Amino acid sequence: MGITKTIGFTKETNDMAEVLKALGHPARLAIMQLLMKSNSCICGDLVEELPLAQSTVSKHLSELKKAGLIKGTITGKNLCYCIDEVGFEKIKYFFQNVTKHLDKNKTTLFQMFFENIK
Amino acid sequence: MGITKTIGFTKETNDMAEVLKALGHPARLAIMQLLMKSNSCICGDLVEELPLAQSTVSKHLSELKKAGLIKGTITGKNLCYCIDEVGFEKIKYFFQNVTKHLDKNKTTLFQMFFENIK
DNA sequence: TTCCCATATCGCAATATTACGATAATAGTT
DNA sequence: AACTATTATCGTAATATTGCGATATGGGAA
Repeated sequence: MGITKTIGFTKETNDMAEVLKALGHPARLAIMQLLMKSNSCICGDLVEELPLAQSTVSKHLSELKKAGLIKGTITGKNLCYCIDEVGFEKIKYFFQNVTKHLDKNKTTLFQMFFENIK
Repeated sequence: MGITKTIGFTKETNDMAEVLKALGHPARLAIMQLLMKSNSCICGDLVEELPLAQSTVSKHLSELKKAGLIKGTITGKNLCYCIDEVGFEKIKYFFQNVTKHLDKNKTTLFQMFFENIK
């Protein structure tokens, strides 16, 4: 088949899966990391930083945009990309559940993890 | 092509992407949520909870195992699955970076997100 | 307008993913 | 040993994903 079943799962689960799937690719993750490193938006030099053709980078950017993880705005002559909060909103619920699970099970490794988060 | 390029990215990025990719499917996400909800390991009734054939569930379980997100142990006569910390260890770095980014940019939505985490 | 630059889209080929039924393998039970 | 229940694997068909080159598109600059 190749088609992902979505019926029988909650909307939250499906939405969340979509965001995580968007993050689940080295190039897209690298893009997110580059956007995080730079204070302001990155304007186009992403192609130079990544080991991929321009058309491929462009496609990955549009997928991140579709998932609500980044925003692209035109400022004068440059197109600028920066992180969008919408996508992260979606996975909030999942990580809340992770936390609950940890609280119940007191897994130290996990707690270390969240300590680092803050 | 269909093949994901990994050369040119750091090992951390590639590892992380693999874990996030494993989570980026409704069925696998639902499995993780079911495992989190139950205090102990879930023993086999996963197939009944999911709208998928037994063979499909089994494959998803093996992919989660491969990603280090779950562990399967044989206890007496039943095979029990529970959450493994290894996978989450891998995405720790990514979320640390998210935090740094937030600290710098003071995005309130994001901060709400991490408040909920604790 | 014409040229140039940056980005997006198209078309394609190769490969991966998803799902299912059928079958195997494994372990406990009778 | 034979039977049963549970989980894994195989074979498969359909579809999705990835990546690239080529081409289009849109906005400044000349």
